Amino acid sequence: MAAKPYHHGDLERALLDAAIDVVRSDGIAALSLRDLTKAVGVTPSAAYRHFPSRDHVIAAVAMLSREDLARHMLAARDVVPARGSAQRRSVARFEAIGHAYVEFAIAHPTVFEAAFTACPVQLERTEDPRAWEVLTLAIDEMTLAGAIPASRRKDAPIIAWAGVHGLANILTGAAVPPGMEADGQIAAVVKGIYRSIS
Amino acid sequence: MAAKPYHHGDLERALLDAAIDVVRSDGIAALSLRDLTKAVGVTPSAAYRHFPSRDHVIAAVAMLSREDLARHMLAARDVVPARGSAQRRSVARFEAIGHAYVEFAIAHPTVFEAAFTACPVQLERTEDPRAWEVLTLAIDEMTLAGAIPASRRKDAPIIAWAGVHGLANILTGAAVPPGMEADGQIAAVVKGIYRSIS
DNA sequence: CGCACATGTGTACGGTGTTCACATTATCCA
DNA sequence: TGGATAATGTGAACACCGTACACATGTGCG
Repeated sequence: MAAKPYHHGDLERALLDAAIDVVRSDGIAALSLRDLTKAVGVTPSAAYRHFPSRDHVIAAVAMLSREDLARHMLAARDVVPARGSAQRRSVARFEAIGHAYVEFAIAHPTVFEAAFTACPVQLERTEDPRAWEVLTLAIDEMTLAGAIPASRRKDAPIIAWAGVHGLANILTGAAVPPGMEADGQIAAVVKGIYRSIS
Repeated sequence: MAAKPYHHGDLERALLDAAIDVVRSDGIAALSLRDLTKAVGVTPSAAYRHFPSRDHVIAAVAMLSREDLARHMLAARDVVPARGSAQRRSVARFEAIGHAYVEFAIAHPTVFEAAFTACPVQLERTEDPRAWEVLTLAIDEMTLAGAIPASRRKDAPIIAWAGVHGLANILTGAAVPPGMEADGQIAAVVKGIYRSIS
């Protein structure tokens, strides 16, 4: 019943939640340990009981953001209707994933930026959904369904990822090309990717 | 003859040169106004006579880095031999540009990062070589030479840029896909781009 | 109960961007 | 030519940041 117990309970989780809030509203660059700890109601030094440095909390929110993106891709894939041939359906699922990738970046640019920020510190991999695996899985589906030739299967993942990742970066970044709206470009790139691997 | 004249002469240029050095060796995140001014032999406040804020010098080196990239692309394009049909040559020039884009990013990752860093401040456009225009120019060449159908000309630039830009980001970033070496991936993506627009 | 351990506090240090009054030099006009 | 005026650099100060370290406080286990 003490309004402020000395021990917080789950400071690590609370700090990460606060960090995600900051990223959502002001971007990863605005993330400050002092702000985070103040928002949680704790002293700056307290954070160091859970993260060795600011870079480690950045790396943690980057990983959470990548999981967020991967979940969006999976959700978009699983929502495509089951009608049509297995071949057409595998392509529709693949294209849904590509659209979701870019649309996530447009809808949440700061989160997307945080997801692929160059983090000076590396976290050990966890077993979470990753964009790369979602993409390769969809490509395997297409290969099995006969939508793309087996000979292209090897290079397809990097081609696909480069396309959607590049478009997402371009559309959310400072260097937007002149005179085009996003929707048409997403469709153009996703269709282009499929054409180049089929 | 005074060893240290009160006025520097061209502080703006000197600061930008120092900034580029820092970016080359330690990346854009390590750029500090105090370091820059110290390297040039001047007081921190002096920088504010030439740049309104640190963000503006970051924006300036970003623009210089983009010009650097564009120059590399042009150089690679202009070095492809003139033999063969105009059609084959236009494709070779296009592919040389794509390779140069990604190879520049690999050779100078910190400069590439700086080039497309999300700068909180926007500079008015100058008339310098830009990657986007180099790419579209090469695509126009291919269209005229009959290497790609005119119907694909409209979507080709965004497809091409997304592909090389995405691959460059992936290969220089933290999220490298497992078990592949860069060279093969560059060739795969550039070939894939050409297939998707031809 | 008592002791070890985990967790949060307080204070301090060096570094940062930025501001502002002031000193110095260059430029241009009467 | 000389003196006002604008351009440029200085110095000290402010608020903020990440981080370290000694210390206080609570938790859980023998």
